[in-house]
Amino acid sequence: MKTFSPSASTSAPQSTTRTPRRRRKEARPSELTAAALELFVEKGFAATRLEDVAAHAGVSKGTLYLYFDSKVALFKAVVEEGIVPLLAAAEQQMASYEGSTAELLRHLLFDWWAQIGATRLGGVTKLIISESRNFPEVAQYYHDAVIVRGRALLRGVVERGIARAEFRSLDVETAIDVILAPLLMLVIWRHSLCGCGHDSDPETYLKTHFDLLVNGLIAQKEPS
Amino acid sequence: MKTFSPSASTSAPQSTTRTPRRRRKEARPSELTAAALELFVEKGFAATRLEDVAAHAGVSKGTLYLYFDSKVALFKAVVEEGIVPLLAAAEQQMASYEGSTAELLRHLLFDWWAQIGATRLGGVTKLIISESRNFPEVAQYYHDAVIVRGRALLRGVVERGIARAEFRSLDVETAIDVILAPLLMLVIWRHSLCGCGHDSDPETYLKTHFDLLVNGLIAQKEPS
DNA sequence: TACATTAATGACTTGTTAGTCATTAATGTG
DNA sequence: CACATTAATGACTAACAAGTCATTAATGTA
Repeated sequence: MKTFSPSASTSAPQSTTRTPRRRRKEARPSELTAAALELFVEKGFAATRLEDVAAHAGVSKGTLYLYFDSKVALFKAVVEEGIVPLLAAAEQQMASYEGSTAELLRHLLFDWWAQIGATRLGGVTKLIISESRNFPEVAQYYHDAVIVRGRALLRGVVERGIARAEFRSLDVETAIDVILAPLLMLVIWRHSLCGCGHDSDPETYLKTHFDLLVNGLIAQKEPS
Repeated sequence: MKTFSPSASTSAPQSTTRTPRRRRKEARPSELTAAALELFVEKGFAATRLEDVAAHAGVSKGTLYLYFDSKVALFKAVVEEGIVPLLAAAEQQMASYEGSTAELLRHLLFDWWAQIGATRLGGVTKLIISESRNFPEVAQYYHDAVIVRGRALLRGVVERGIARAEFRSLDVETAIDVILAPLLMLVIWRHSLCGCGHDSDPETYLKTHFDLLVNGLIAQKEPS
């Protein structure tokens, strides 16, 4: 009489769509991580119930635990599957880039927006910002797997710009912060829904910030 | 044998500091909101246990409920006491300001930093960003009491700048977003501790952004 | 078809915390 | 000092969710 959440049925347990239990060992993990991504982004890490994740993937909670040891392990799998490969691809792309550093930076930013910021994955960024303090293990993992690697990528760009005298010499870590801040705010605004503002088009906002950034970075501007 | 958290004592319940129960109707509410502010900022809204808030204020949980109807009511009281008066003061100050609009804006930003951003209250901002989606009632209250009013304040500044031809004509709401974003990121970084970056001095960061901002806002720059 | 294997299930255990309420004891007054 | 008032207490309830495990039933093979 308790421990129930499903939609409607109370009695008559056999008439309605008794799905006849399929065995699909291969497909389960990715179906579960897909469901988890959706719910983690929608509700946050702490507030997502694993029973709901399982239901979303069309299995029971027990099945989820067959494939993932814990909620944290499930989250790690989501990031591993969704974000890490994109980082790897970006590293590849950057290594072989030929054009100007400003163009390279523009590509990185807009690719980030297209592949992460504007997609569900952007919600993961917001989730980490919101909840990392309450889940040290999650924070540690994300820090090592994404933040360190992502900042290294940006560091490479900024250093390339300085080395080629396209950017003036500046504090690299601060530059990274300045580049990142508007991106992070963008996903935060998209996923906060506190109605705190920002109706405007994200791409316009991004472009505005990129232009501001480049004007602040290009050479021949005299130091303060 | 369960439902216990206190420090050490198991038996011998009378020897150790049996505080003899003081009645202080007047002092309780502010002591409780102070404790709540500290814990909400440290752990977040959902993760803060009211029993801990009560213990922090030197009372029992029952006493907390004597003064506040619910966790949400307690949070509202924290904001009402800590943030709303500052907003009111800023509105006063702005109404009677005589100098240039850029100076007015600089004052607003640095006062915000000194009174909110750099204090515990900055953590409330981060808390709202992080948890408003899971607590609609909290979000609604904060939106009406702080966000709308704070944005109106900024809107006044930007419009004043445009009216006096100190700023070029631009989209006011976007300008507000651009002004706010670095402030919000600053408190987010301070309260995220995911080690995501930003070792640098907040005031330097703020000044950098303010200068960038003003260069983007002043007149005589031709439109894109 | 009989059967071994193992994917899938969901009731259950365990732990947590918001919110309640009958009881206790400060405090001021006559 | 006796005693009415009410601030303070903390054990208790109710609800919810992570993680477990004995049971069930798909599926392939002999």
